[in-house]
Amino acid sequence: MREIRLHDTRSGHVVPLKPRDPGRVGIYACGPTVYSRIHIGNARPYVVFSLLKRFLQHEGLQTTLVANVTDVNDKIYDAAHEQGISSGELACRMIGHYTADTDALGLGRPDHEPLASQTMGAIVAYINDLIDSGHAYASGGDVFFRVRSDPAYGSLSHRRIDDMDQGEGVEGSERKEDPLDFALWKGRKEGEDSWWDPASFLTDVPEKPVWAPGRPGWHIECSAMAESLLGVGFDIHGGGSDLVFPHHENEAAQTRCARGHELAKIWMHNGMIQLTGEKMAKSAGNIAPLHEVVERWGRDAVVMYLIGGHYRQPLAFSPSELDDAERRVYRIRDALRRLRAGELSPAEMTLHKEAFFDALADDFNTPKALACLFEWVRDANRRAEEGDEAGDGDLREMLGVVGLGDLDALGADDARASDPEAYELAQERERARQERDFDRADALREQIRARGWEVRDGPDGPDLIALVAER
RNA sequence: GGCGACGUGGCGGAGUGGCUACGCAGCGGCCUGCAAAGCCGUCUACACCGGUUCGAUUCCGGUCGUCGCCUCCA
Repeated sequence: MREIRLHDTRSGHVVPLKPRDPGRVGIYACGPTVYSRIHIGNARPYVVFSLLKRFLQHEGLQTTLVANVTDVNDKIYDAAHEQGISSGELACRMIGHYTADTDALGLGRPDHEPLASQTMGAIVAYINDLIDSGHAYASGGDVFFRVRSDPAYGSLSHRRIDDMDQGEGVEGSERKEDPLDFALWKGRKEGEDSWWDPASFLTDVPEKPVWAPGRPGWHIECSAMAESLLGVGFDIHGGGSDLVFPHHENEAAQTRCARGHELAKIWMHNGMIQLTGEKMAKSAGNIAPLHEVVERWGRDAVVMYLIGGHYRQPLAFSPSELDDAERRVYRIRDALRRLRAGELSPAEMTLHKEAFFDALADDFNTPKALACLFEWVRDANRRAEEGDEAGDGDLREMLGVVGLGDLDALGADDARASDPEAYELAQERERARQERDFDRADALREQIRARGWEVRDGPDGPDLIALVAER
């Protein structure tokens, strides 16, 4: 079996994946905060970790993927207030969109998709544990984490406490012992329409909690959701690189202090999608909504686009990049029609496939793997040219792991059935060709093209291939 | 200002101390009635300046530039 190596943000190195439980891997990937529809940037971690799971399973590791949904958060209160609806309703609506938008990627669902609002008991208990162990304190109805009580604080994001901005002027700062402390719990404020009472969850605690009804902070939600489903010390914790600090730093600190263990062994972070050189962010208003991108280019092109760059690097976004991805998909589908479906590939071509999986094992290098896949394709095309059609087994195996296993061979949807008129025109054109009436044949080809089909004359007569949509 | 990352050919994007990444686009050729697709070839690539080295795009130092984070943005 291959040694699988992944980049770990904490150590700063590519390290071997050594599962906590032999043969089993647990992944927790931070999902979206549901206050609006997600954009292509939000789709990146979803795709990266879904595909990583596929690869690990291909390598014989039983893999559990948890992708949470943050449905209790300041941004949701704000956005709901603006829209004049309740925060619960907004979150519910956006969860529906999120599910539909990611379903459209055709990669299946994560194994678990916990909601903060449904993990409240674990969250409250967690906070209580942190108070009991002296790492947190209640103040004015809020609860804060005592950052300086964790000697390892900053070790994930490689920051020294004393270098940090002191958070002056931030809401709640007058209730903090130290400006660095962050909220584990926020007492309900005027206008907030959903809240929870900690006392209702701490029924076995003798005294009433000294903190007020309200809602949890973002970081503790994730610590609690991750631990409830994967336990502490699970294998991979992932998310966007913009979450390294403070979100993941704080998650790590909470778990370390409450449990005496690291939350995760490897911290993986994906780079940002960039629009015109800048990070795509809702706050910047430079968004490409996922559902629009998928609708325009199709999920195949979107997945191809995302695996075209290494997950850790920033990736440029523009319509022409998606067009480019669409052409790559087209090349593969074109190759597929020259292959024998469902048959094993020649042994001499296996080295490309091995290189493909080796690239994935080396810090999930999808662009390098893709290069290997295209070398396989060229090799196969070369053979087809010599009349030696290869089996598609290797190619299907590679495609399956990167979420493109369902690609159809080009021309598979027979024009004869889907567009009989185009088929008729093609027959007519072939007769004209036989009569060497090439002007007429060319005119007919234009007519067929106008119907969305490309005519390819081969040794066995013409084929009709659906055109890539013109833009 | 602090921390981190990065600057590769028209575009995207891997990688390496000396050997074609790969894809898209362009150009030439083979094939074709002409095309398309495919195949073959091709296109002044490694920000700049020093250093280490037989040799650096790859290592080290500096300069310039870009990006991310710095309390809740994937």
